[in-house]
Amino acid sequence: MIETFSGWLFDIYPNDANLSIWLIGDDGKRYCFNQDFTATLYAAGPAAILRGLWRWLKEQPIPVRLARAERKDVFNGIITVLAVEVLQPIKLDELFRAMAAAYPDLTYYDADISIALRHAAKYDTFPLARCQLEVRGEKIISISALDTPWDLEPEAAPLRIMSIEPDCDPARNDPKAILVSFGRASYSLPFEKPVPFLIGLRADIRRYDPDVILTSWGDTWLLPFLMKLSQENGVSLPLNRAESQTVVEKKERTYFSYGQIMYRGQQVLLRGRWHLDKHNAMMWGDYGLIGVLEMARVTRQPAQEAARLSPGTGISSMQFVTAMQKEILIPWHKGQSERPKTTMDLIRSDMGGMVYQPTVGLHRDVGGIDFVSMYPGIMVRFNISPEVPRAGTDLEPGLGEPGIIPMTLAPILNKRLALKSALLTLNKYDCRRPVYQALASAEKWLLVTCFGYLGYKNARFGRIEAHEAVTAYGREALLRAKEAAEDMDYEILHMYVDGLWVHKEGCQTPKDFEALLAEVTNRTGLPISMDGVYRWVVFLPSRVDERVPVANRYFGVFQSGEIKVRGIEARRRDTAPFISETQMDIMEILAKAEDADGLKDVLPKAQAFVRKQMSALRMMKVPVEKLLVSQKLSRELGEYSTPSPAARAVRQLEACGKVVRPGQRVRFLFTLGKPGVSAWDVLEQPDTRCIDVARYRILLQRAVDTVLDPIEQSVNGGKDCECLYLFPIRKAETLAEGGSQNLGGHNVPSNHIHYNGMQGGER
DNA sequence: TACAGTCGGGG
DNA sequence: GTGTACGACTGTA
Repeated sequence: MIETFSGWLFDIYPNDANLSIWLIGDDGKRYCFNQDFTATLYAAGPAAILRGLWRWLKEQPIPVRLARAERKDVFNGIITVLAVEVLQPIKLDELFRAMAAAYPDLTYYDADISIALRHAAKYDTFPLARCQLEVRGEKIISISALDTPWDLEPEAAPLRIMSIEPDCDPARNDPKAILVSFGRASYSLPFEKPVPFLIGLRADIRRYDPDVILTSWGDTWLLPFLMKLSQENGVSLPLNRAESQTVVEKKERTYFSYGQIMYRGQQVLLRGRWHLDKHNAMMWGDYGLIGVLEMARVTRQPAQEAARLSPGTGISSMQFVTAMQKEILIPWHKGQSERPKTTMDLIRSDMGGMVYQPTVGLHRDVGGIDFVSMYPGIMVRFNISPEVPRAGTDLEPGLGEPGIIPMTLAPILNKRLALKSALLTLNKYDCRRPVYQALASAEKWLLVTCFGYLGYKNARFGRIEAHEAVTAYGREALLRAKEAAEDMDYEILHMYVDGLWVHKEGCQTPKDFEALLAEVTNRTGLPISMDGVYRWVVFLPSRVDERVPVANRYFGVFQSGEIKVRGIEARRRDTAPFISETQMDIMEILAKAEDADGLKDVLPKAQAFVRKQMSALRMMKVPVEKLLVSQKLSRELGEYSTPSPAARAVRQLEACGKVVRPGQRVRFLFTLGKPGVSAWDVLEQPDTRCIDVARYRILLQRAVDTVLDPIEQSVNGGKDCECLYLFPIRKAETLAEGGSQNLGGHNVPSNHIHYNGMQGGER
């Protein structure tokens, strides 16, 4: 007998025979079905070796179906491959490892793609997709998704969330109890007596049966602790909803990404439930649970993974799904190797000549305008993808069908644009506003990463020519925007990669820049938007040599009163909160001025506030946590030639048995005497008398000066800016020769919002 | 003063 | 998802 179910797809993982599929039914019940599923990988190489592999596979205990097939390789076109269909998905990794070891010279494809992504590619499913299932017994006969990741307001799944956290930070203290809350219940469970504690917790998990276990430090401390306690006392805990499955523990890792060292703590993954650790989720801080769910939907990564996605994984996952659906092979090791570069490196070096030196000082009547997702927009608009042949010049679209990259990006871009325009129509207090903002931020993050991957040697779908085509058009677009602005009598104050700051006397509302935006879009074919109109903005000079402007240190206030800050102390994560908060508060006071002329009236207030903060510091009336500095450990302790303050703090931690891995942050105070720092995570009661107040005063003064010096000079000088200098600042020449083969007459059709008519979710 | 270590940026 | 840019700035010797 066949039954039909509908609901939200919750979890997919391989079991011993096939796949386990969890569904949150429309009737509120949680179902676990299974589904037959096979996973195919491909091998290419000399026919003789492939025949050897064929015979070898036939002798293996893992059942496979073998076939010859024709598939498209991104770099070599259509090739003949041996398709190896593994009938038990759980055996895929084991078989592939053995195969690659026995036949190391073959080229392998689709070998290391997770089962979840394969399922997504085959059935167009994703976490929390609305699904319809036909089921016989417990076996799924058919499954189809009823919605797509691109809907702005998906029907929310009725997730049951249980929050569990220790009563203190386990890095600093020994927790004595856990705080549990779910539904309306909220209480503390001491674990002094483990057996009653475990029995109580078990009863609650069984009773409430949460879908999501939301923890603080659950990956690094709480769940490992609970599992150990459970084992030692012989009291089982149903952390997994599928109690026969084992909890998956992933080890910590330190790795490089985007030129930075990164650390990912160990992870504890559940089956049939999700474990989400607030303190170990990369996306968590910025976007919250909504962001995690959005990441899961669009990247099609299981929610527990999506919460901890590292840069590149999300966009790579999406590319893989597109490639599988288009039957394009996914290389196991990327075929080409290029000189290593990273995203911003490429933006910087390729755009090197492009960045204007800003005109230092205070400016009024300034419009800040940005291309919207410039590089992704270019990739979609000009069909730039590793497998798509380029036309004659970089400024023409690639030839033929849309490639993997544009196909992957177009729906994200369209969704982001749709969210942005929806946001414009929502009033200030609409409850959808924060949701849409979280979604737009999540999409933005994916888009930002994608461009870097095109020029990144280890990306499977990277290709340097494609990357160069993108930057070439980026330069061209910025140049055209500059020309449009100058033709319309705006003064260019600054340009940076994909944004411009333009000034014209009396231009004080977005309307005053509308014609310019339209003209730029018209000339470039790329959507451009108003970041905002500034009441005033200050571009800062270099601290080392104040005659030199720096591209990326500025602050200002929009007409709305909103403050925009880049590059200065308040933006840095190694600035003590007391310092950044004071700097921001000063700007809040300055933002009370209606316009630049009003600054002279608020300046005394700002100065009085500074005196107040200085005296608070002198008297140590500042909460000690506000003086904490947090820095990332960049290497192993032994590798420091002159140990940084952070390294010296870590030395103290190690002395009491605590380990800090490269990529992890360490918190410390500046203290008197040697070694000048005091690690926060070893302190019981910090002694405020030891704090190096003088040092904090210097830091504070510095941050104050960054903001107030230019304002004071401008107010005292009466004029706007150039008064700082004895001679005029030379604006750097834009565009090094050769950067653009100027295709003067080349006409770009205008396309404001939609990209090549490609809509998300339509196939 | 020279050199070593850390950060932002993208949005 | 797995390899390290660049320039600005700060801290240390």
